Amino acid sequence: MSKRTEKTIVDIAEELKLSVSTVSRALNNHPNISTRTKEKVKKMANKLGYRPNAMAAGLRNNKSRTIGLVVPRISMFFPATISTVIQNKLHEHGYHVLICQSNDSLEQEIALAETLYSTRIDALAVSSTLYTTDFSHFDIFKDNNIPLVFFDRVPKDYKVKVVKGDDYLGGYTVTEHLIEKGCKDIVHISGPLTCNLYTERVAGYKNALRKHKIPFKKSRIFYQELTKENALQACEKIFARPPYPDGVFAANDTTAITILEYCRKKNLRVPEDIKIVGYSNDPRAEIITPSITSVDQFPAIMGERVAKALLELLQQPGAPQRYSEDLVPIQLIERASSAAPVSASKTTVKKKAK
Amino acid sequence: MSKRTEKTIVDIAEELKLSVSTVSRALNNHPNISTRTKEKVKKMANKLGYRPNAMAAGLRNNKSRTIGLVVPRISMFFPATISTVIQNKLHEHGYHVLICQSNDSLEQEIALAETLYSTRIDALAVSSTLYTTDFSHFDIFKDNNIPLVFFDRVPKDYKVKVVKGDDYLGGYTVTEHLIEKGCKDIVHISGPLTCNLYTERVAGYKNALRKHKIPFKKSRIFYQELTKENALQACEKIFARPPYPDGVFAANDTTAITILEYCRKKNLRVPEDIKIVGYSNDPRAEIITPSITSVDQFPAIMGERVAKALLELLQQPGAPQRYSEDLVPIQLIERASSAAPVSASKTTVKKKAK
DNA sequence: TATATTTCCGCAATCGTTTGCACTCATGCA
DNA sequence: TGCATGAGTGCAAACGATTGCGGAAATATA
Repeated sequence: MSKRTEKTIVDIAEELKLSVSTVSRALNNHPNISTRTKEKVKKMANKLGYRPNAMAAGLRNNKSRTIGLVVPRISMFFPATISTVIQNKLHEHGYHVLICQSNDSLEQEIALAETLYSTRIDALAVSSTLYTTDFSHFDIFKDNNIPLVFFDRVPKDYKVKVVKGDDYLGGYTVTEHLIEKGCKDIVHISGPLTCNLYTERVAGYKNALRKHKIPFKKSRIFYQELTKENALQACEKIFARPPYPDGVFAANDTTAITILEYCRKKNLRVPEDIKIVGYSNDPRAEIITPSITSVDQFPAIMGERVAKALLELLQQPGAPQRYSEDLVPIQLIERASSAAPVSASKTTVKKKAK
Repeated sequence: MSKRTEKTIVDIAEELKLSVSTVSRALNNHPNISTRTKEKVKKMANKLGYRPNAMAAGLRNNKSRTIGLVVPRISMFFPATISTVIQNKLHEHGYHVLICQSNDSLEQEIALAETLYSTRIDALAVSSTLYTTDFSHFDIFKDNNIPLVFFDRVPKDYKVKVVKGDDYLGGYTVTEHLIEKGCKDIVHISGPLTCNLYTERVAGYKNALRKHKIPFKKSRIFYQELTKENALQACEKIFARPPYPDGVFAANDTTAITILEYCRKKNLRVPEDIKIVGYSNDPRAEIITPSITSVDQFPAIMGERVAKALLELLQQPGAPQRYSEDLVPIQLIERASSAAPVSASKTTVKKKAK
């Protein structure tokens, strides 16, 4: 019974004694249809409560007006913000967005690629798993010339459009910032090197050290998934015995926050005894006391650019997809956790924290 | 040319000298097909790189295996967490999720309902706009017996499944908590009353006051969209002149945080001079100093229940949809911002804040 | 051997739209 | 009056899968 209430263009055609083609064309504002007919058709469509069936149209046109979005998870600040922007932007252009989470599981990511292909999405944007080094499960899209763009966690040597933050510069900037604030022994908590963006931050970290003639020590760098638990474990090692580092560059803010709290508990003063810098400028970084210096990656801008890239590719079907890199700028947001050592520190910090 | 690489079941059938029906059935594990044939078909499907076309199947079956999700925005902690859970859970059952944002605009919500219907989603979950009081734009779904469940921001008197937090209890609990901690003049910053959940929290607030014989004052309650800007404006009014309140019940944590920071700037001590409680248990509430007492609404549980409700409805097609309310419990998370006034307050607070 | 039963498979219609092509009218012009 | 023109419309074939029904082959039963 719910079946029979679904009106189709056939119903409209019968009601109006017109052919379905005319109705279809009228609804799509085809130029060959007279204004009078168009009006009649649209009025009747309204009257009957007609709703187009996107699947039927999609089948015929071989396009779904839906684009896929694969992110590790949408509950994290950074991907969530990007997803928001992408979704809103594409919606403005009449596209739906299927947001999917890989939960940082390569297996899930592969399955997702497969099923998203089945829905015949018109384009795909993905920020990959931490552990994706082989991207061949996305080949189907490339081979069939379906627009594909990667962002944030992007592949190397894979012929696609890429939108990413300037991670090398980020790593360099943070490290140099800590050095300029007086740090001489800087720990870096990095994500796993399977993810290129961490490789680049590490490169930035190392180069900044080198430039300032600070020796790089293997024992001062950690590669791990950037969870709270892992951060705590790293802390246990770092602070097992002196000498303690005087600076920490954490590759995300969750890690930075965890370390800050750990230091607090250990009665290490931040920033007097040890300075901490995070990454991504999570809202929590600004709020905690002392507030944490972090790197803004401008997720909104990144989202805009991803959406723009997708739309451009959608407008030139058949255009060969090749590697091209769109670098989104970063900006160091200086806060209390890495402030210079002043005597009247306590109040100064408070003020800056504001 | 990308067209011609798209293999269909027809290709498989030709290759194997079988009929398309057999191929279709084989791929769908129909019992009437011999195991041998099924294996042959699947092998060939693999060999040809066949990928099912979900749109074609959907058109024929009149189902898309896609469910719609409409939330105000996915970048906010609470809806983001719920969306994550719903998406993951439904994906386990082979459903895609179209996540859409209304951006708290009724107009966008209405448009969304329309276009989501066009894609023939199999079910719809929505957390409505702050300003949605008329829900008739969702009638199409009800009329066509498409599973519809609301969560968090839910309608009243609209015959659908509803999953919501216990907002009355939340409002009551927070207020009573503040009273028990010694507050006698409690401000409540509420969301707009067009949204039922705020109405209920207000009711809880009022009833707690009444029970404890504290007079309710109209001047002590604010109805506004719960943004940072609005919170600041409210502060300006509240602290324009004494007497200052000794307790604030903010209906979200963004507001609570803003007020806390405002008080800090005004040199009002929290919790000694004024106690603050937020709502939703945003991650920031735990991290700020002093940490903010808040109400956990268990978004993960809510997400689970929404997903469960959707799946149940999907499994009994044609079942009449009627109002039914699933109340997710809430829990007050006591933190430093509302701690009892102790003499050695400073250290106590720190400890609790941990 | 003849008949009844399974088992397995094919035919063809169907889902709702879109679109190339052909066709019918008016109308304009010579 | 005859003919080209062009605007407006209709026919029918797709798009790729599913499925009720009927039938052939293989097997069991008498």
